[in-house]
Amino acid sequence: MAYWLMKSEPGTYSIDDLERERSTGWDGVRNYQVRNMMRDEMRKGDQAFFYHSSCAEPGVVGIMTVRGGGRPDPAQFDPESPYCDPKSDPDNPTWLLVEVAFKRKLSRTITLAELRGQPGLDDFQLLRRGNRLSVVPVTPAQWELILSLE
DNA sequence: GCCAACGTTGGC
DNA sequence: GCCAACGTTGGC
Repeated sequence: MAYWLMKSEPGTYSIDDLERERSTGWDGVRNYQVRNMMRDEMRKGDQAFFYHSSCAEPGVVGIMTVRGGGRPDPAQFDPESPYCDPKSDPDNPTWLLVEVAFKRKLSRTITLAELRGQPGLDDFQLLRRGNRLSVVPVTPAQWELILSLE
């Protein structure tokens, strides 16, 4: 079982939205590296941190479970969607999503500021300069360390 | 709102 | 294949 961190802007989709819906298709990923990770590495039963980005207090806010591997993201074929991609071939869709389920909210936000400078997180991909991937892998040691801060 | 970092596009 | 221009992400 692998661990992940998945970013979402709370103004677009927050941990409260996921708690209400219990599960969702993690749509809108339009980055090839992330797509390949979803296709090749994310598996049912994996655990993921829910991370709020581009907001007043960026940080880890909850935990979810990966429900299923990549399937085509319907938004790429929806002309009304901001995620529509006219270049994607319906017979061979470019973009995938994974299904995720709500597990729990953290009792508090573990902020980005807190994660920075934390001994043991030197190699955490989220903290690397210029990192913009919306899904990043988390090692078991990093997972435990971050949870211990709660 | 600013800006650094990075990805994508498209001319050549 | 190179690279400049442009778009997006996301912290601050």
